[in-house]
Amino acid sequence: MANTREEILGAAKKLLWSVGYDGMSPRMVMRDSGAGQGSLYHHFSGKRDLAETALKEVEDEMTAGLTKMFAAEIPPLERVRAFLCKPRNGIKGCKLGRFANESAIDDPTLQAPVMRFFKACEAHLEAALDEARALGDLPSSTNPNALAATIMASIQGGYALSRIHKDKSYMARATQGALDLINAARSCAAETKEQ
Amino acid sequence: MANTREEILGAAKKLLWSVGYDGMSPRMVMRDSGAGQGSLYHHFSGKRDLAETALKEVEDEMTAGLTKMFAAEIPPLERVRAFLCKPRNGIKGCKLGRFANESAIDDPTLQAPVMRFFKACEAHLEAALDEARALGDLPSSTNPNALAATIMASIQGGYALSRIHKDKSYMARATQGALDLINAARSCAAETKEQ
DNA sequence: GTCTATAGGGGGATAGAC
DNA sequence: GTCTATCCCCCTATAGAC
Repeated sequence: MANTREEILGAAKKLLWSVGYDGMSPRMVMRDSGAGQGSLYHHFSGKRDLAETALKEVEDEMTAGLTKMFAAEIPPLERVRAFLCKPRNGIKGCKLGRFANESAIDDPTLQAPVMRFFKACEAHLEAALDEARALGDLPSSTNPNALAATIMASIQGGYALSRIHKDKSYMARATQGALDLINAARSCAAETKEQ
Repeated sequence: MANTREEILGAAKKLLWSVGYDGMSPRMVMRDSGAGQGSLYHHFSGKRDLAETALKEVEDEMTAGLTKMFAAEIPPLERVRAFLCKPRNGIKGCKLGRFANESAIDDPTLQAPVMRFFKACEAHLEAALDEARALGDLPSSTNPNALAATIMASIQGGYALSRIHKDKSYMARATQGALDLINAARSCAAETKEQ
């Protein structure tokens, strides 16, 4: 089959999400994809190469979603809100964030796609926050760099807490609490603007 | 030696922190503790039992620190600030939070100590935030439950981001951004109080 | 309490046939 | 491209001597 390679990659992506890099074995990939050992090692040089290719695809898929969400036409604070409140399954965990505590993060080749995606998110957030501040939608004392990190952390922490407690509501509360604070800051800035 | 058991536990605690449950093997524990296989399996029924005992000790150590930090004499918002800004090595990661994406979190016995510690943190935070709101140090619209989740998430997310980027400044920025927002909310509440 | 020997199973990969 | 056979090593124990 010409699409054997894709079957293998698809299985690898699912496994990387559910059990991670250390937890994924070539055997599991063969079982889930239906491909044999010969095919796997024909299309990829090994587990590492397979994971690298899979992670790059995941990075591309997730980055594609970002560009739409942070379109310049949308008001800056609305972009931040949309990102923060995007539906996320806290219990399944983050497809890329889950590698934070795996051996893969110490391998520059596997770390790169993960790092790039997070950097891209932060850059979008920081730019939007900076714009919002310039428009007077946030207090002039706002630090867009730190706030972008806090927003990213609220989401990643939301995943962690949801998984630890096996309770998806943690993700909703963590992001809602962050949004509440941002809205409070916005109200404050609005009052100052009126004066 | 009478303290062989303690040596084994000490090595296990370090390994659980650095490589996690799945990454830790009885062999590594033997190597790092200097104990032999006979000793390990004499004192513990196996890897799982060893990890359970070690995790309970870590839970106790970390919970002990909490009680001092959240003493009732300290002003509520100051307790929150102290918890948020406590020095943390983002790159080493959280001793308990690192299990969010490991198989151990699906084992109720190993999950329990992790979950208990996080519940304890949240309870302390939520109580402090509730007090602060009652004192007028936070806007009456504040939701202590969601905000407590956001604070916990900022810290856990700070660990994740620091590890992903191999840059400890992420932890500092994530927690600083959260503190900034809380301080902004406090200022807002203070103005309302004056009027 | 601690030691060494042994064991079944999986991980990750290579070799060579088809 | 795909298959099967084979390899070495580590994982997690268990057994029984000392």
